[in-house]
Amino acid sequence: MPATIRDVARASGVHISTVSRTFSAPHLVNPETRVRVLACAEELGYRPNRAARALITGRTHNIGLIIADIANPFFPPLIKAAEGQARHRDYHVFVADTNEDPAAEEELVHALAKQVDGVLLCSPRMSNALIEQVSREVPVVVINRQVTGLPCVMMDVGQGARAAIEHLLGLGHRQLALLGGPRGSWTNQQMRRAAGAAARSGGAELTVLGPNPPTETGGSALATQVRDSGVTAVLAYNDLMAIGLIEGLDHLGIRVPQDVSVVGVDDIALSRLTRPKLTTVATPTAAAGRTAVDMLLQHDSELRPRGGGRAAAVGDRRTTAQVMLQTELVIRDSTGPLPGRSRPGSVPDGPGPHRLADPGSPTVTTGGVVAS
Amino acid sequence: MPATIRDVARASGVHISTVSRTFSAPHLVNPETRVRVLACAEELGYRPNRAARALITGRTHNIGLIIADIANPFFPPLIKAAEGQARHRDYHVFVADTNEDPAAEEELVHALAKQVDGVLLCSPRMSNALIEQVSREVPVVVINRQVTGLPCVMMDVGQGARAAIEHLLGLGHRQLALLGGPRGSWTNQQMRRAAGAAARSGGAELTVLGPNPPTETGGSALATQVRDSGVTAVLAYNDLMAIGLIEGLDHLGIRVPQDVSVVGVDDIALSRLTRPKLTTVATPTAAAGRTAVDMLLQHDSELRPRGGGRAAAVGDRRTTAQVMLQTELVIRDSTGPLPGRSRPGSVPDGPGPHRLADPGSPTVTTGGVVAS
DNA sequence: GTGAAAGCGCTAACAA
DNA sequence: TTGTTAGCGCTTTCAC
Repeated sequence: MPATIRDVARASGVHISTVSRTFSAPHLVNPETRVRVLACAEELGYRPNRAARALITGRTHNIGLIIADIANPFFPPLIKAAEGQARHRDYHVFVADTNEDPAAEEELVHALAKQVDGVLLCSPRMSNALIEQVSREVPVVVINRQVTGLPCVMMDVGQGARAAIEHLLGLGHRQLALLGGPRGSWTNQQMRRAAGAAARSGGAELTVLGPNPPTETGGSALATQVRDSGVTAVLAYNDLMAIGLIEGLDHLGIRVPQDVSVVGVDDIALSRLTRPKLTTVATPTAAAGRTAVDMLLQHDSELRPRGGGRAAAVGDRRTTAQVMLQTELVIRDSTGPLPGRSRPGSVPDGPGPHRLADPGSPTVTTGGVVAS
Repeated sequence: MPATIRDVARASGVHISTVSRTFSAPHLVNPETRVRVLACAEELGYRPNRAARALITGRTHNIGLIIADIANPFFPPLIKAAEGQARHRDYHVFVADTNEDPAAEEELVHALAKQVDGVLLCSPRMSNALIEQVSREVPVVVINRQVTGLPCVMMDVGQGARAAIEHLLGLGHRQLALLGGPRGSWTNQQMRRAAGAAARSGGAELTVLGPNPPTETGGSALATQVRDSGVTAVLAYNDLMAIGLIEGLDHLGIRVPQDVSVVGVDDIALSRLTRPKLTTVATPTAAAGRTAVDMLLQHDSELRPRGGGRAAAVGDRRTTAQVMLQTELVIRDSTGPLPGRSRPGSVPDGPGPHRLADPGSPTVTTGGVVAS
């Protein structure tokens, strides 16, 4: 049903290549011819077939965005930011959800590979080896993970975890727990390492519970374990788990922050809506989305070589940047002093959240050189 | 860099057509040849180029899912369900976000059109005329809207709104408000009509406020208007707005449900986490996603005719089903009796939510015949 | 069971 | 400025 370039050529009495030029290099065609062709195209409802075009140019003007779980409110802001940035550069974003499943992840990335000019791998759960293999098939930017030799956009959750632990230490807590996230999560490793170190140097004990599904349910399921462990403060892998935990504790009659303090990570919109409002490590998700798109499209024209060639391997790129984005601790109402120390009743709704780091996102860039 | 069919043919010493068959019609090729080809393909990391394949077969095995706002928690369950169902049928789903922008919507659907076998238009904001035009270019299933002549999956928010209003009437409320959603929303119309009728026949007054952005902010911005209007109960376009409104009222010192009752729509996960827990009209979003995929893929083999032909126009399909999915009112803690009537202090956490309709989702199907 | 050849819709040299 | 030609990677007749 859809009109092809040939239909338009026939209708406007020119050769198909002229029609082609009208769309892909308008300045090379006589204005009069152009309007005629355009008119016919309009009338026939002709639209260039992007897939066919891609077959030749090697450029689809699409980018793929692979997400572990669309239902996790952490991701939508990142998706939106990536889409906005891509749109500016005349690209479309196709989002695919892997359901936290490494196998689905691999399959989807392969399915997408040929239909996009590059892929953003967001919080990948697959192995580094697999990621490297994939990157040989299609240009990749990794988000929320460090893979040597590949462009990466990371958020400094290590620093965030440290700040959170220090905040809890400052409130007098010495028995701490960390609710781990999913297996294979880089963020998880970073948090664990940093939180462990911070607790140790503060003379506190840190119990690690996990791995767990990074969801509200994952958090609430841990409530009894948290109670039985005797800790007075908890750092959760993300806000969803923190909120779930608070719910779970509530059912057990344990109050937050009076009995137990809870800190999340991500600062999702929801964390401001729950009671108590959640103390959390804010991650610059929108900035991450934008940055990743920029990095992917940086070498725009080099992504694929001109005629006859093949897609450029990532190794062809001369430099591979790795960017670390700052996080910041946002103190709200889910953390309070160690029980039995000072008791001002409840935490005041106060002068608003304190932000320990600069707002905005001053980023630290580490340039690296890749052997070619 | 990626290996092509020719590389594999060369490596395994057969003609490219044999390689092609090995992948698309394995039974037509000698087992021994097959294993040899497969081995070479494996070694070279060959994967058939889906775009090139699509050019011939007319089938991409992708479906597009166009969403008004990925950040709206209403959509993720629908997306997930659609993806799951698609995966069963060996299809991939590409999600695109339009930011509630009709123009972006149109552009995206066209960008997707040629790269997918069909498009799910979810809560479209564009005009019916445009939708019909789009449906001439690519098979379409519309979700959350009724367009005559096109397959549609709807949720009976009219019935839901009626149930909500009747619930409020039963609690003694007579001054009601409806917080309208975005302009161009079909759901919005349905709710307005049904809520208006229900209020009228109950002898109540219904003030309509809107249109508004269907977000938390959109809801909280209406708090003063709600206060000044003197209503005692509110039905919001969706849960997000309801939650925002509750926050906004809270800032004004107005308590829910003691001073004002609030009902949402959608039953997003969040509505169980806020305090008070939200009374809301549950919509069967997952079922909608599954159903839409089924309807799109129903005529699977007819979607595009075999060799030489063009994509089948929607009109070619013999029947166009329109499905209406049931909704149900879930009563939680954000609704209570008219102030100054009975005062049991606060609403009991009670015996859990009451569900007024059957759970599950018995669906009403309306079959229609389309002129061809 | 396999090869040869045509062609999907389009772009990119090269001529004219 | 326009037409001609070749071909992107693949599938699909049709012979053999």
